[in-house]
Amino acid sequence: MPRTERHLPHPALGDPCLGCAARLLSVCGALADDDMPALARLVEPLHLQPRGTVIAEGEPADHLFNVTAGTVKLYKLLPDGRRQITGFLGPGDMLGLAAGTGYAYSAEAVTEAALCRFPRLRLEALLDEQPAMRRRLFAMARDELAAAQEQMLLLGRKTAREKTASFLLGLAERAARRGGPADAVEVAMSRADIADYLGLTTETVSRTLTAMKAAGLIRLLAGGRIVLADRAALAGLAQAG
Amino acid sequence: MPRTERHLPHPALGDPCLGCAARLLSVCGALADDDMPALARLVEPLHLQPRGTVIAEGEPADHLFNVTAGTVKLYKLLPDGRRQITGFLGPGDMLGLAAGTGYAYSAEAVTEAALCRFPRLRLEALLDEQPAMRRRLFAMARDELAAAQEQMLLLGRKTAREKTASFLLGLAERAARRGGPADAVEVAMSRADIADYLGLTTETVSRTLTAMKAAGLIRLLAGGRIVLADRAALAGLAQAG
DNA sequence: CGGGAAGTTGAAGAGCGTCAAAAGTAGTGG
DNA sequence: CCACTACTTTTGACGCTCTTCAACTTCCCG
Repeated sequence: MPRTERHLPHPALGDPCLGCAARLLSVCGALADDDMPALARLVEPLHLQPRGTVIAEGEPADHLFNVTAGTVKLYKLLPDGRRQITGFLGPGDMLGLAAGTGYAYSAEAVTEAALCRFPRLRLEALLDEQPAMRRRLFAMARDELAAAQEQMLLLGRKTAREKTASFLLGLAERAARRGGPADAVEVAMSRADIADYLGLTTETVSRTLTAMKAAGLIRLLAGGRIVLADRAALAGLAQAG
Repeated sequence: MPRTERHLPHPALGDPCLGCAARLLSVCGALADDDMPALARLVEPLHLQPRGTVIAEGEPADHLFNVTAGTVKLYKLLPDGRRQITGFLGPGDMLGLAAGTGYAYSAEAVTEAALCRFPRLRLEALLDEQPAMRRRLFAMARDELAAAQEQMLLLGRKTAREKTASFLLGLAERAARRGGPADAVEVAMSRADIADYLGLTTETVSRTLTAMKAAGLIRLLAGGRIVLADRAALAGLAQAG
């Protein structure tokens, strides 16, 4: 972990939410400045090291979380240990939505990460007073659902190369939406995480990336950075071969 | 199509929603009887034959739909025609939720089906007056999201046998929730639909079912009915080999 | 500089897909 | 009522993609 990331931005005492870097990306952006104190009273900041656990599948779903910094992965396990990562979350993303009695998945920090924790019941009460916030939360669930359906298409019907190309383009798109560079993506997760996200093995991910590098589509840099050298070709790969 | 199913229950003139068979299963159940007329004014009934199109991916998402009878499938396509079915809907299920600019998926009737169509904007207005309805809609989206994640686990990490066993058990569970028999499921969809739902081919689905039949786990009846002869064994298969 | 994890590369094999054909089922019209 | 046709499902043989198992290399972090 680089020394410069030691202190991540997360709610501080006093006026936690107003200065939150992730505020506008998240549900919190639906509230006016005047209403922020009501939100701030509910919030409990959480700071996790890599591999730190946020929630475990099946636990009582008493809280909702909002990622403010870093990357978090959501995953489900089979009894024999096979794992499917259902999503990677970044600043502004919510987790804990999909829940009946207990959480539908486990969540764990990929990088050092900061989150805000909301007691579900108290947040529900706030949502009843703040329709805009409920609408925003609903819209986020809607987007997550659309992303899940896209991922089902990937898992069920795409080849390893298509999956990998889609993954890289998805990473780049997310980074761009958060204001980062568009053609050099930061790959924070391990090959094993990528494999479990794409329904492949680490070996296949590695081989596929190597082949793409050999074909001049990407460049693999140190520190897990990947340059998308030929976006058009990758986009072609992502959908048809 | 059997003669007895010629006339499916769907909203008639006068008091369409009050007598709707799917009402309590759906968002509409969140409204009191007195508020039903407000809902009924928005509603437009839709009656589809098998293979009839409800929506097409990318179309402007102007409407929300509620299935009242029959089975509807949701799917996404790749340019070369590969298809992933993301879900099968029955009475009470909503569709048209996942939408940015346009619909995120296409939807088509599997059996003869009846739906209610709501203009999105006018329904949104009603939701603002009826918080209970918005909560219900949100809960439905939440459940759909949990189901999507379960399906990602299936698509990414389960074998053909596990997928097929999970599918049969899922069908039985749905049927039971709607009050049907628990161990003889009505399989309304074709092998091709099942394959596109499980990320397999029709041949593999057929072979797997045949093998299960040979192993005494299921019995294949006429008219697409399947008897789950050994539920415990199927449940074992569904999660671990 | 050293130890351990993460990543890459190689060889062999399995599971599922592809292609092809037969068997079963349903709808149509004489 | 039954033959004809078209589609769906099943069954078979073969091949390919991806997994599995294993060894080697690189990258961190102490």
